[in-house]
Amino acid sequence: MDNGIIIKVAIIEDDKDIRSGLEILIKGSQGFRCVGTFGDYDSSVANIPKLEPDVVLTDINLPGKNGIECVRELKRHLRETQFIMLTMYDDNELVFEALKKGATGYLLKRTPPAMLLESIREVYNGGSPMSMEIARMVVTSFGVSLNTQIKKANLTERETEVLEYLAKGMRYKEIADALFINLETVRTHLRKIYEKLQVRSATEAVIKYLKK
Amino acid sequence: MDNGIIIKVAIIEDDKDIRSGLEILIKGSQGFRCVGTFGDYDSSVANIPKLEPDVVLTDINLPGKNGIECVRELKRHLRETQFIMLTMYDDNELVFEALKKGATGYLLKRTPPAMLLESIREVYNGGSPMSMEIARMVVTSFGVSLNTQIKKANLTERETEVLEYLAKGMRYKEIADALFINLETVRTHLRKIYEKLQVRSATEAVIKYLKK
DNA sequence: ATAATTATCACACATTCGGGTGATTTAAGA
DNA sequence: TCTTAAATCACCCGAATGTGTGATAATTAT
Repeated sequence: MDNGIIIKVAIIEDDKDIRSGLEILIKGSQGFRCVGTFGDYDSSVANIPKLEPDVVLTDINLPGKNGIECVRELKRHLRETQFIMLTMYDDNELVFEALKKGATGYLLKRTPPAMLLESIREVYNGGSPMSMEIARMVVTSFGVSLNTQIKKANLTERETEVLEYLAKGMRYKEIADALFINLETVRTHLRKIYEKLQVRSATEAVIKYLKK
Repeated sequence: MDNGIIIKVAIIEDDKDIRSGLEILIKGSQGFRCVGTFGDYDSSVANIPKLEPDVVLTDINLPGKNGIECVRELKRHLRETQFIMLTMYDDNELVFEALKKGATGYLLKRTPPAMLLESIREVYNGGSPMSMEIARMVVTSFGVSLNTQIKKANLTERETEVLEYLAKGMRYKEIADALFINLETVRTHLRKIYEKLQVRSATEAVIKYLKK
């Protein structure tokens, strides 16, 4: 298992005890390096981008902003980084929320240390570790949530319309003319669309759209 | 792990070799009993309900009706039974289809025997085992990697390469870094590409590319 | 009735993109 | 050998795009 690769891990967790517990676990384990620990939203978004971790473990309940917002913000700077959400309960809403924002792993806090480490490796290697209960939840509510939440990404009617035009290869100005609205309005819509789709360019958005 | 519980497993798999391989694996493992093996849709739906297996392993590609229909039919008689789909590839469409029809597990055939057994226990205990690749797919929803090589136009090898990266949503700078060449070179290639494809933007080029 | 969402537009700023023109090196063809 | 194609890099410039912040009216939800 030790092939020389060291996975850089950052931790976001407001509970001091749990945080240092995780830190000790990571630091004491072969193949991992803890590049930083943080207790709130602000310090996380301020420092983590510089650290360029491979994997970020983040509590879902942070004081003020929650961990989900944290993921969304960090995702924008760290395109390659994978995120594992840690939560006390298998709360339905939060799970989907987090998955939408770009978290790829989702574990309950009572996950045993060994499995946690395994999960970090897994997410690093392209997997999506989930606690048994979480996985079941995702799978069972598939028929419902795939269509409502993830697949359509919550785009409003107008936003969908704009995206459709974009996917025809039209420029912002052309879309504005086609819809008889101002260029600024188109830009505002696109801003929301990119946010919802977790992308940062027209190209990326169209790619996601075409692979519906 | 051996707590006296024996999990009854049924197998649906058209390939004779794989089928007997699975049968031998189940029969030779503590805590499992193979209650029947079948090679097609008809014999499965005719016999499996009587056997009342706890878990059914089923190939997704069966002659005639596919494994998904099989699951749907059996589900109607076996409300408590869990289904694990086996597939050769992590085909996007089939995965979603199967999960919607009621399969709770989804594994690639190259899953190691030990993990397969573990997955059967997991699904029996309320989990949803998924191969790493499958889980990631479900979570990201459409992060499908189309390895399509649609060399349509008279693009040179290098140009095609650049276009492929562009179709992954990368920026010019990112492409330059990926190919270890200068940003200006990327721009030069893109200029030629747009000219050959008769388009005026990255978005349009990607649209053409993705639509084979 | 009040809060949240949606659609609309504005201003500002930095970055990226699309195009024009031109140069060098290397490999393959005529 | 001379020619052409391919790949590389450079400089310039204006247009388009991405992102932050903020505002207003209309609609919908709670």
